[in-house]
Amino acid sequence: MPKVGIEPVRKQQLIEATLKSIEANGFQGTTIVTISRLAGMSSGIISHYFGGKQGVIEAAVRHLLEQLQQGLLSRLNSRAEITPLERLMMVVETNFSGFQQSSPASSTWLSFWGQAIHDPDLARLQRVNQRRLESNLLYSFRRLIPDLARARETAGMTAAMIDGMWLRSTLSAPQDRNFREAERLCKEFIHLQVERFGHQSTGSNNG
Amino acid sequence: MPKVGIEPVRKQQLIEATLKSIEANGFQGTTIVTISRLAGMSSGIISHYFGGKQGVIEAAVRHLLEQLQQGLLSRLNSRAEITPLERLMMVVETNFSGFQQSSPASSTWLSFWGQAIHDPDLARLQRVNQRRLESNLLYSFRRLIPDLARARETAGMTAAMIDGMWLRSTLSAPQDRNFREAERLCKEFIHLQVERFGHQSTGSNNG
Amino acid sequence: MPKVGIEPVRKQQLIEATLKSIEANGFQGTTIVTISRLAGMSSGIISHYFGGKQGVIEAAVRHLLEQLQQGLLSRLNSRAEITPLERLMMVVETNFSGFQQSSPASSTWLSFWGQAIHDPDLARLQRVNQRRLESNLLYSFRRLIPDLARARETAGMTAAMIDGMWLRSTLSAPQDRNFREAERLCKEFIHLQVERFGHQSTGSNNG
Amino acid sequence: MPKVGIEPVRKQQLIEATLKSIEANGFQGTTIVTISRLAGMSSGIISHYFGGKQGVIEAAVRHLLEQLQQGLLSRLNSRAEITPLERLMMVVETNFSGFQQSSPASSTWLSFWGQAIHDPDLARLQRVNQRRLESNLLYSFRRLIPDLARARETAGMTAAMIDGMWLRSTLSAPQDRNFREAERLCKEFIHLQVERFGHQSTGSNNG
DNA sequence: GATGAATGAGTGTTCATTCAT
DNA sequence: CATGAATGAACACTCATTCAT
Repeated sequence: MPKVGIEPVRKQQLIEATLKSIEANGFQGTTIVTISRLAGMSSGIISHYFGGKQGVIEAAVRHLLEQLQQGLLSRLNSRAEITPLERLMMVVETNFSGFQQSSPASSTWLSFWGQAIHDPDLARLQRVNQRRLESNLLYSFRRLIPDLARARETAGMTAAMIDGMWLRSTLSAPQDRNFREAERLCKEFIHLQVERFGHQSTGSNNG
Repeated sequence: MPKVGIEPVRKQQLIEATLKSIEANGFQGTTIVTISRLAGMSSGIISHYFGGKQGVIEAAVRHLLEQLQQGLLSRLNSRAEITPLERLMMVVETNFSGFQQSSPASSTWLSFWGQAIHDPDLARLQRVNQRRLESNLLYSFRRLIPDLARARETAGMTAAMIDGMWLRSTLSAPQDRNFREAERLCKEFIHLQVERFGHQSTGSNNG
Repeated sequence: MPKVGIEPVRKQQLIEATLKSIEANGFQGTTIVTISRLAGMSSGIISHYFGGKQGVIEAAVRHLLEQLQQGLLSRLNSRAEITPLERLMMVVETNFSGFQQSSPASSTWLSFWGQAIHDPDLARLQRVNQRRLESNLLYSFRRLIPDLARARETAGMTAAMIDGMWLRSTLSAPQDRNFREAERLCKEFIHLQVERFGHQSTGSNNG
Repeated sequence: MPKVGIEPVRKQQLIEATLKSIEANGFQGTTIVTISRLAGMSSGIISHYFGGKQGVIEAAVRHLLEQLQQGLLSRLNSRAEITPLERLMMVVETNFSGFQQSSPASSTWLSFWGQAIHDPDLARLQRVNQRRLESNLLYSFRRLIPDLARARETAGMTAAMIDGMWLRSTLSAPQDRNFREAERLCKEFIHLQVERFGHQSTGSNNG
């Protein structure tokens, strides 16, 4: 039994090579050869570890989704006490930081989404991700906005604004500056909504 | 002159066949054969008229973008006098109506966007579209919100929310109901912003 | 519409190239490339005309079976009046002549049979061929041997002897001399059976 | 000496696994992995013991041929005194029993034969087997049929009928009933020939 | 000895493009 | 002009073989 425990390492290397290849060559331009070459391995290794091209791609998506979730969890654990508003800020930051840090991910996400439409497995992963964001937002908004229907609406609007900001930033010019501005606007939207519909809201508040 | 002017007709038929094929078979499943068969023509005609597969796809995107613009123009021309707020509603309606009417377009857009990242020609078209939406929104918001910076921010937020709502609706379950709810929330957001930052705004305004 | 009527010609050329390739390289060694190269065409042409490798192989088998049947028919039509015994000789001659004339076929048949075991489509064709031979033999034997059960048995024995002789000749050394000797022994067997069990049989007959 | 003598055991297990795999997956579907997995060993062991896939397959053929020979020997040894006619019956029984008992062998043989045409090593084994059967038959027929040429002819016919019957039974429907009927007809053929050309033959002999 | 992870040449198939008709 | 037959490079995937352990 040679090289015990090397399997997870190589799988991880292949997943990263997959993300790099999609970043560099796009979804259509990503082949088993481009992935394996980036990983410095043979082409057969992908079928060996992931059963096929589809397998490694799904694993890569799952990896991105897990990274996103872990990013939020580590933020939440970084502080002892967190107000609902702080928590909302962290959700926003997580969703944008993921793309600032590992810039490849930015366009990769969009490639995945484009693919998800006609690929049921990817679509399922995508829907899980959507529901998770919305439920994360709603959890905090319910503590800030007494009217449940309004809290729901706001959660939906915020989720849309996060995705829309991210989408427009990615498509127009995926630069760091754009993402930071996008993050700022999302946070501002949340503040505006909480001021307007939150518990102690007295109405006007020129933030 | 028996065949004069037949070229634009055939090109249009091929563009429509391209959209139909992407709707039916997805981006990856769309080939020169699926397009030409849907158009009832030979496969060679695509290279003949559009130079290749890439060409007909770009033409199809251009067609979708023009449809979007024409949709807004015809709405604006339908009424003699239009307030800035009404105009904003029309912009929102236009962006969602395009997808309600011809449902195929919904997922087709996303396919194009996914493709656009690594296709400079598509990306350029996409950026033109983005700027047009934002500038359309800003044109109206400037007439409603005196603070220019605030008007810009609001235009950006609105554009993001439109795209984000559309994106989430398309990915989760492209049903008519979702799109109508998405449209409603976008309009609500605009109302909230105008109430908050508009000319006559005295600050608080409880719905 | 270029080159009208060229399709059947090219299909026939590909079928012959398939038989040549199986003769030369065996069943396992026959690939789309070996076939198309022998036919002087591109590799894609096989999928174009036959849907795939499986398709061209089945077409080749069908071609061999048809050749066999046509061989018998042309022999039967070559004479105005044919006695049942003459007809039996013709059946035997047909089954051996096919392999003398186009020597490649000899080992090709065996390759097909080996393949037929795990390929339902080939197996079906093979069974049709078997039944045809046996029914051809029985048709004549019934006119020569009054006892129906005996006629059936003899038809079965003759079919087995034809196949067995052919099989052993092919495997041992596919030379013309072997096939002619095999043919002679099959004919002799028929004569012996008819002498023994035929209508006017008085018993001994040193043919 | 803990591992001395383990090699022949493992080789035998691999040979049996090879036969099982061919029975289950066909010749084409049999790979080094299917064989080694059935044997509960690693894939590398086959190259280790047999030099490669080709090696284990040849060993499997040799095993089948030896089984056939051993089958006849054990039958011959089961009785003290055996008449030439009894011996012929035993030869027939041996050739069919091998396939009734271990039904897998039936289709496996044909796969081997199909392969043998383009594999010199397999072909040589096959020819040895053929000659052995014919010589076995001739040995007995010479004691029953005084005319040597006639005895030779009859041996050849019998060998062909055995192979032909087996071939047709295997291809049409490898059921036990078919093999028993095939065996019966071969025996009947021998009786007919001996009656007709045997020592005491006075010519006619109505069953 | 024995393993099985890794390789990479080879497979059947797809499909954008070309071009003789 | 328009066709669609033909091409052949590119694809995902298979699998006998190798070799470090």
